[in-house]
Amino acid sequence: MLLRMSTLFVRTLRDDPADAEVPSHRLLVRAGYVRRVAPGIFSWLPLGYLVYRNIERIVREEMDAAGFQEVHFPALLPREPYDRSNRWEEYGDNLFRLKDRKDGDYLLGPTHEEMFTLMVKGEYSSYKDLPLVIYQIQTKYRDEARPRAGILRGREFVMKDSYSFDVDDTGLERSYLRHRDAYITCFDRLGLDYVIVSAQSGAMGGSQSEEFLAPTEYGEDTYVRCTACDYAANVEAVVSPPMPAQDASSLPPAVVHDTPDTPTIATLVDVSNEREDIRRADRAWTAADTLKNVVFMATYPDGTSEPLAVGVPGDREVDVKRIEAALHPAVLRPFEEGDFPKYPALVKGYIGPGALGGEGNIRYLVDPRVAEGTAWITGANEKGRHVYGLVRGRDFDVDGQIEAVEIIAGDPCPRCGATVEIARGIEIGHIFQLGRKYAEALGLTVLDENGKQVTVTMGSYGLGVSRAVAAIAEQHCDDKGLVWPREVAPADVHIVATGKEDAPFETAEELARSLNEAGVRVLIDDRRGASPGVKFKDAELIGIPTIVVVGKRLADGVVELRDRVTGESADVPVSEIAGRLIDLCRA
RNA sequence: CGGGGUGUAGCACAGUUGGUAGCGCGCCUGCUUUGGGAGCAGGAGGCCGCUGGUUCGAGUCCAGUCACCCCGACCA
Repeated sequence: MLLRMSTLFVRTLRDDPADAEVPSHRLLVRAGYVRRVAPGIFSWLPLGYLVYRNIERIVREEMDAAGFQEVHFPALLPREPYDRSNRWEEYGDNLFRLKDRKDGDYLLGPTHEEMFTLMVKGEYSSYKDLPLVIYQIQTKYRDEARPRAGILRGREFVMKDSYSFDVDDTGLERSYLRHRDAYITCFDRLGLDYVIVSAQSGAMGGSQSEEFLAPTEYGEDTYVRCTACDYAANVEAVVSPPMPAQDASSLPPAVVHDTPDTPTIATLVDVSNEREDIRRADRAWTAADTLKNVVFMATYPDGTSEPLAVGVPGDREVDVKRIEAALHPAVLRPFEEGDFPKYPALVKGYIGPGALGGEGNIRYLVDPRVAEGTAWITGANEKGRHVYGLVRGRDFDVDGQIEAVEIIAGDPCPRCGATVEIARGIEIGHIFQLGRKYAEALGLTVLDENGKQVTVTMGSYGLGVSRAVAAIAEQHCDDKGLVWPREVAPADVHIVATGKEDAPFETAEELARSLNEAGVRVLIDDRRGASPGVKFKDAELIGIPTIVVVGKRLADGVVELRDRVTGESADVPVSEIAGRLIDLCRA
């Protein structure tokens, strides 16, 4: 491959685009790799498409090497299969829906579980045919409420999605691990730094699920990692270490105080410390002494709903996503003003355990931090009144424990007890054991060795191909521009010819030709009019890993070999440069 | 969906009390220049997001509307 800057369809930008915030987006636009067409929808220019195709090729090679077989579905799909899995409804506004001329409903596939399931159903009917893994590399469509960060989160994107089909759980486990290994090989080859975190499988159902996250401050997934051991998990999946029950036998009895105008934790703490009759002798009250009770309306899949109260220490925030993960498939919404009249026991701002838990009352769950035997300041269920020293187990009971607080840096690691930190990452892969949800909905069964119909169990494995372009860019860039790992780079070598004489251009051309013949991918900057500064800046922005400058040093018989990653440069005799580069690119 | 912001040339931006639309980069022509985004001269390029209003006159003021960006909610 031999590209020429003189004719390459690219225009680099000197200024940062105003609408690009994250580095990958900014640089991919500036270096002329992609252009925005509509929110979350991008076009690929030649340089960008070269990188995209390299990544796609690597992914395909690794999937094939793992023994998975490639198929291809349409992106434009009929409604019917999605009705059967109920996802025509479940997917909500995120689904791109359209009508054909006969007013039939169609959609642009956001993911293809249904289609894969039906394809296997159409072909196979015996346990002898399994296990099977098939995959595709396909454009997906999701009408995201807010696309962002360039191609990191678009409404149109390319994903490699595979699906495994097994007769039993052992087989599913095996297929899952095959994918896990294949993803590890694949992401290593792509030059991505990543962590594998355990994750909730969310609305997809299923049990085991892990995400591959590429750590970067601009990632949109928050995860937790231990500062001591190698524990890492999605925040939804973090479990708090068990809190031992406290001995409450020596604690004073609970007292109710009038605490007017203290509807928030902050005002409650302030008032408690100001008042002579409430103030503590040994230390000041803090938010951590208070028990905050937050009420939600939980709706279950059968359509019924009920209020649900969650208790957390007052110095902590509740994390609705973690609660939902624990209550799946129920969904929560905050209690609204209009809900209060229906539950007169609940006094807004002064809700306490007295009105919660137990028979006939509102279901009451507490975070593990509200341990058995601990004492709290909390609402007395009357406007302007709080109760002090209310002890769990002595003065109130709960209906259960739930992971409810927002995990913050410094919380204990569930594995080793050291502290965790919060980090951000880009979800580049997600593998999970789906189970039988789709097979059941769509009737995918096979005959087992006893001639009995058994429902097939499935796994689903996604890898963002277009997103990987941005994730790699995010992890491989500096203040000058992009710095691609060799295998995904648009070329191996960027030859820059400078000067007004013909000699450097002729030498550069000759070098480009011989490299090209040797299978080295070359981009040559053969522009006669452009000044050396422009060419150097462009080379650094475009980010091909090796840069060769053929210029004024040619008079001494040498060219300059620059490493884009380290920034180091070395003079190399013209006679040796081709050999050096060929070795470098084959290494 | 809530909060904030922005719409003026391909890109990045300025535009005062309302008075014929500007700068830089990029692009075209010529000359000079050639190791870190060159210089000079001459050019091309605009539905000032859209609609309505006020006014002799609107990029500018008023009302409405649309779009886009950022933060949050949401996100198999």
